[in-house]
Amino acid sequence: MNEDGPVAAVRAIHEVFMRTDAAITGPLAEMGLTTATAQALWALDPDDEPPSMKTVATRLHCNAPNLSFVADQLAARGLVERVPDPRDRRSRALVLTAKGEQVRSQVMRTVVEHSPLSALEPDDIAALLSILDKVVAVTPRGSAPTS
Amino acid sequence: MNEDGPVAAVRAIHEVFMRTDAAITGPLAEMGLTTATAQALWALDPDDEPPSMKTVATRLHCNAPNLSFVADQLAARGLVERVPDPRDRRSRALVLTAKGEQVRSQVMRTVVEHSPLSALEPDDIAALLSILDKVVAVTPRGSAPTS
DNA sequence: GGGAGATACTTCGAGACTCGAACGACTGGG
DNA sequence: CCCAGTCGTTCGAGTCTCGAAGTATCTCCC
Repeated sequence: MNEDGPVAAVRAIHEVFMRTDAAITGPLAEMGLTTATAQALWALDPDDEPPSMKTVATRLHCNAPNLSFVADQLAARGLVERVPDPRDRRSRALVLTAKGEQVRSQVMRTVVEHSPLSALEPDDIAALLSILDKVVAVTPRGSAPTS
Repeated sequence: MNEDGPVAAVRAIHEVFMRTDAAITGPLAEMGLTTATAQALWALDPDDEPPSMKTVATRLHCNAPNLSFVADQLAARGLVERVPDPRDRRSRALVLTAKGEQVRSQVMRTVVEHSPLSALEPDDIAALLSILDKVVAVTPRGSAPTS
């Protein structure tokens, strides 16, 4: 290899992400979603406690106004609802609707299907995952859904 | 693991990318660059033949008008020059200036430094790279610089 | 040679995403 | 009660991205 390892690794991650993004833009548009809305939808795990806006914003590495904007679009499509938190009435939890839950799993299916990662063997997927988990473990952020 | 392998892998790639992006936005801004301009700069390998606009657009998975826009900004900062191709006068090659070459290596250094991947051991970097190379090899796109 | 069609790039206008600043609502501690 | 801090929203601006249209040039085939 004629390249610095870390540099190549950063580049490779970037490339895989860009390819995935390019490949899913079309299919997502057919469901009335964009990359931003799909990301937010993905971040809402129906099996977990509905997270507050702030929690989701942290997960998505974006700020509060941005998440408000994205949540508006999801709500307008009937995919999420803002539920006031009785424990803290400043806070609102983002809850998936039935339709939202269904669209979310459709999104995950579509994204995985179009991702170049799906060309890998299960062994490679497992190895990849084990390495990336180390990375994510080091700098914990608003921990994200796992399913 | 309570999660489908490919789903988790796609998510992990996404998470690493988002963290990297969030971490480098500040440092890049200090150099007068944005994510978009830094990506374009990264895609120009000074050791290779200067690529045409179209070639770079393909590398970046964006379209011609977008690259025109980004190239304008790089040119305005004195980092690249548009050099007419004598073989095809429709085409213009993007050539790094001396300053551009210097800023490019500074960008790569900064990005790697701030990437969560830099927390990995060299062995893990190598393993990661070997897996991701398989992915990229399957669906070749405008092949990118390697250094 | 000459014309038709394709290609490379640019410009223009619109849309989507992101952010900082400012605001109202609420909480918790003095 | 008061005050500082937090959560969410709205507003305005900036950036990125794209499709449509236009110009210049190339290629191919008659």
